[in-house]
Amino acid sequence: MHSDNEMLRMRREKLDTLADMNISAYPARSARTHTIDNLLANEDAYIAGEERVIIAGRLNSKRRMGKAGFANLRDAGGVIQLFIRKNDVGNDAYELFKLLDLGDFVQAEGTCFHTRTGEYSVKVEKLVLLSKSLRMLPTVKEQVLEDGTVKRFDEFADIELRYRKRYLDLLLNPERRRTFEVRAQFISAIRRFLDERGFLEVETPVLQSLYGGANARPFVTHHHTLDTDFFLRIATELYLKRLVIGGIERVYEMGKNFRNEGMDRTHNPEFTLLEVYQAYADYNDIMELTEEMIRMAAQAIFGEERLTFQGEVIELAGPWRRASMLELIQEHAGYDASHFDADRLRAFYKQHELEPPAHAGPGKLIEELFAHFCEPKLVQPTFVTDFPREVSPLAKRREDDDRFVERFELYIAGYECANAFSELNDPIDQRTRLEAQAALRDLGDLEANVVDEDFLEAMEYGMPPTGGLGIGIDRMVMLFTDNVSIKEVILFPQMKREG
RNA sequence: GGGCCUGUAACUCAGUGGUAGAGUAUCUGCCUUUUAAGCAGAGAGCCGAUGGUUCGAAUCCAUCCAGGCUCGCCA
Repeated sequence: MHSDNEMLRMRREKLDTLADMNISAYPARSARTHTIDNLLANEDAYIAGEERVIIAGRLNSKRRMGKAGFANLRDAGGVIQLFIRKNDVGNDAYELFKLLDLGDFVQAEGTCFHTRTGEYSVKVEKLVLLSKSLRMLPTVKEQVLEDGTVKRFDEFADIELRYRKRYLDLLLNPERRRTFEVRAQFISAIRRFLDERGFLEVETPVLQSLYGGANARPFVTHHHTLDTDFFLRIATELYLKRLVIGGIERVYEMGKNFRNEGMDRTHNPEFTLLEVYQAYADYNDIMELTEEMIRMAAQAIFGEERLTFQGEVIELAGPWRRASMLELIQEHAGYDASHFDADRLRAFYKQHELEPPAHAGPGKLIEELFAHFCEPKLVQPTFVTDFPREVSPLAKRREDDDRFVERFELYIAGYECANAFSELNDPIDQRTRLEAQAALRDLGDLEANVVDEDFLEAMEYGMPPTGGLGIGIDRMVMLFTDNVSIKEVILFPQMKREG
């Protein structure tokens, strides 16, 4: 009887056996002197020096033959083989070795040597149990092929299990850790870049009594003492602008935002967003900042200004292309939308058998055309400029043509990576635009902005001309790690409750 | 939300109406330089869930749950 429950029972019985042998299954201390990557990196020295080493880690595989055996031990830095002979370790330790299961943490003391077949190993003289594993790890065997690549058998590959039990994913697919290392490196490169340029990192409220700064439905939660509902922020924008008004000329926040929308390959309900504001800058300055920042991150992580995504080489060396939305629609749809006539735009939709969005004016219709015809084509980094004012309630209008605003989005590999504008700082215009959004809301657009009187009041005190930027960190990490699913770059992505 | 696909042992998967299978893992025995160790044997499953059709269902039908791809929605 070796069902799942029986497995657990058998391992619990081993705990009793260990107790009878006076062996603690969960000792408080270990005495590691060397990490495995250290041993691997200095093979010749350890073999020649016959130095005693104490390593610790998780038992990865075990091959026992009568009165001797081999096992693989893994710690954070690598795997090394242990060789254990009854003659060397004594009867009790060898009995312990026989009781060990895959997944147990052990400490091994001994010297390094080469086996008969030439494998670099530790000849164990002392073996200590550090922590007993009660649950059987999935079986993954590896074979190192002649060309050095590792062939894996019965890989732990079930996507759902990998996300729900990420610890097993990291343990059984150790190369997965690289994704999260790159994520950390990317974030720290961005911080370094902004800090060096005098930007102040701040933290603003996650719980807000009004939400704004983006078009999205919020999560709602309840504060019991105040008996009030709060919204989880959908953007940090309105608070960061208050700080610019308060005299912090360069400010940024990198943090979780929450949007109550659909989940798919590129959307997780909670995601990490960077927002940056720079007083006395406009969207052209922000384009330069963005370009330098991303290029610098690539340099820090890859040592070169390019990356490969889904087989496409993305060239990050500048300057990146800048093209207006209308220009790109002309280029990819062969259509001149500069007339801004909603009826003619709808006719073009019909001609291409596309459904125009509800409640849409010409600006929205143009933006949707862009999304449909152009976004997937923008593989190399491209700043898309001159968005219709109608779809940009927080951006400053262009002085030469007020149908447009001073705004850009950055596209790389068909993904929207950044959104930025010369921020609106005219409080009267801002009120008009927020009220227009509120009107859309009354028409049933649940993602339209609400009017934030406190924010408007702050702006009435005066806000300098300011350039602002938002970057979806998760999507950038997808690019940098060659992943097409946001779930691969978030350690614990949102999943439905198991039914 | 629509379409397509998937769900069988701890892992990876066969099995399309007639007694639930394989390899690995596990357990027992042998084996003191193995390496996807080997040899011999054993155990292990509510076939995602619930209903239905049938003498009989992992298999056919319906509904539901979970996941993937895709379309729509979505800064």
